[in-house]
Amino acid sequence: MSNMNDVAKEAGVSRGTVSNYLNNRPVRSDSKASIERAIAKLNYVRNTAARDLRASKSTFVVLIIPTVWTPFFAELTYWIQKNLEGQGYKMILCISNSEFDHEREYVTMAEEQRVAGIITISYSDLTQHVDAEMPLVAIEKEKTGLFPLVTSDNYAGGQLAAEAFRERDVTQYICLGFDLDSMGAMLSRQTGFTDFCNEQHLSNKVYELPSSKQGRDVLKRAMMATLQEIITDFSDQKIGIFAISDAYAKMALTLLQEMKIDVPNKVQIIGFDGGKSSQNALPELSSIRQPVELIAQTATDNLNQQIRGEGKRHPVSRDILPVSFTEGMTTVKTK
Amino acid sequence: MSNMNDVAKEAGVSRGTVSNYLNNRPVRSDSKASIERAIAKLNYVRNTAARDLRASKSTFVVLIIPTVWTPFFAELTYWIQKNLEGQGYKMILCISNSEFDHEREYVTMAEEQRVAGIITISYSDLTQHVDAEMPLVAIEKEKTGLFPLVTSDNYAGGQLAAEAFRERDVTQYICLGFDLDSMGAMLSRQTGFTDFCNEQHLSNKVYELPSSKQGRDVLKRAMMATLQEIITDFSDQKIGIFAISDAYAKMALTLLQEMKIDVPNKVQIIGFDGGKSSQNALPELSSIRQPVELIAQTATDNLNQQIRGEGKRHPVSRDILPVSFTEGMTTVKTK
DNA sequence: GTGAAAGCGCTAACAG
DNA sequence: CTGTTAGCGCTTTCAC
Repeated sequence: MSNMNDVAKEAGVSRGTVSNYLNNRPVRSDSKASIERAIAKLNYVRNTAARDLRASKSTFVVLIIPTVWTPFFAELTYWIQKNLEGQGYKMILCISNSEFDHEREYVTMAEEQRVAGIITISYSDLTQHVDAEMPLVAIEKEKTGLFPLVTSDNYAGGQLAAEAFRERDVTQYICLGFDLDSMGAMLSRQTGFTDFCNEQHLSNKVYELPSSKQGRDVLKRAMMATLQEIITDFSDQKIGIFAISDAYAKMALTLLQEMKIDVPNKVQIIGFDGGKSSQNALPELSSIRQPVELIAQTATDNLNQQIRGEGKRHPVSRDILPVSFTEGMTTVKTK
Repeated sequence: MSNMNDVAKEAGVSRGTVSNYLNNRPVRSDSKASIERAIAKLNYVRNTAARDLRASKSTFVVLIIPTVWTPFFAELTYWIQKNLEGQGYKMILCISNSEFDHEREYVTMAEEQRVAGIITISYSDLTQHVDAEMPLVAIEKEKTGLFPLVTSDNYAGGQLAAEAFRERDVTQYICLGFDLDSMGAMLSRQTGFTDFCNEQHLSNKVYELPSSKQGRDVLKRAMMATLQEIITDFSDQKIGIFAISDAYAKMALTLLQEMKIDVPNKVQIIGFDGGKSSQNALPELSSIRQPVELIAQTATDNLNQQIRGEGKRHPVSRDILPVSFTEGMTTVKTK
């Protein structure tokens, strides 16, 4: 593979001139012509790795994400990639499975590679292990306070769900879910929901389910038992189930349909997570939708500013983005 | 950020010795000790970008994929990432939306970055624009014959679906779908299905739907109309619908349920695509499952061999991987 | 074993 | 405008 020296020689000019040409700096038109000829002849393509080394900069950003299999993370990955690309970065995708050791290895890799920055979605205190000089933004959780955080307003989302149920004449409020992986966020959702219920004196109850890590069958069985309990205990009520994630919501819906329960007239369901891909799948769940695109944009913008040296630290930013309620087929229409 | 010179100076040895130490080459134990002290003191981390430039190699692989939002692509992305990581590569994720210009830009980027190799899932003839020296493997489609191809056996998948229906006493065979994006693969599925039916003298009919690019509502309406037509035309038959993708299958299922059609007793459905995440979502579709993990592994192994210079070109390999039928809730159980 | 020197491919500073 | 030079941070001979 030919390099700048070959081009310079072939064109009969010096390497510096070729460099100038490639970087759109003024070059006499005859040298320009011969350089172009040489490039075409030799099939030259510039080596950006060398360029970046020389400039001591990098155009890589590392994204560390638990998984890419769920709608929310898939969509988030998509938008982050698109934004970074728009800003001139290339994205190195690192899938952690939420394993701490794995996450740490990725951080090491990022530092060894001298990447421009890191975006993490980690539920452990990963950021403690990151050099303070490294531009980084955390999504969903960041406890150390050392790095900027972007998250959606999980608490408000819980409230919103409860409020939506109240407008739909629900008499028994249920919160369903639990997930160790992202405890903080999940807990906020739950608290938002129950706080609203309690403030408004609405009868509510929380049911915890096993972590999805224990396998689908365990979860499914537990969910089934829970639903049956709910149905019999509150047989004379209009039930509203707020599931802590769309995955739970969808599973609950399917099981209720198998049980021949009338959704949404007897039981209404609201999920949490969103992202268009879960929306696309029929039947459409009513759900609290996170502003995925906005999360991605906020995160990438912030990161870009850090890289550019425009600070954005001190005080470290905490962006809490608004969620919204999207009406699907699992809640009744309000007049 | 400190470099090897700083470490050498601090440790009172030469740069070469530090390099030897870092690469596990024999070093006298007292220099070793002082180097370690220096590294710790200066917080030194090696710069792999510089290392790779010097060695004229790269540890990056580019993955160009249409999207990451569907179960199949999400799972594929996951496994490719994991395999590449296991082989010591970092993966640059490029999401093309199946846009040709976009794909080409990614290829240029890859060549400028001097990446070790490229994995593409492209439905245009992208590979014509790739330097023949660049290690590359195509997934699903590669027409030029210049680069290795890994794909699942779409034709056999169609046959398999028809065969499954026959075992389940279906009397009217329907093939549902159409997608410009991945025409080749989709067509093979359809042909496999209809060929089997025709060979076995089974009454069959193909319905084409608008591309999903035209939006969900258009598709949904068309699907609804088609299903109604099918139901009335074949009201006295046991119908088997083979949908060309799980997305179509799921949509068909939902609509049929809305229409109060008995699935699977009146109408049975088999989808195509697979990947555990679509399996995870209840209700479970009966489906032709692609060996996603195997596709990923075959592709990454092949790429790795190319990079290592073990050829694997001439003749260029064509790996056609076996699909399988997975029983879900949308077909009747056989005795 | 270790130091000195050359060089991966490029950019930037500076004379001319 | 262009050639020369130095050097990004590392590895790799090759003497000693």
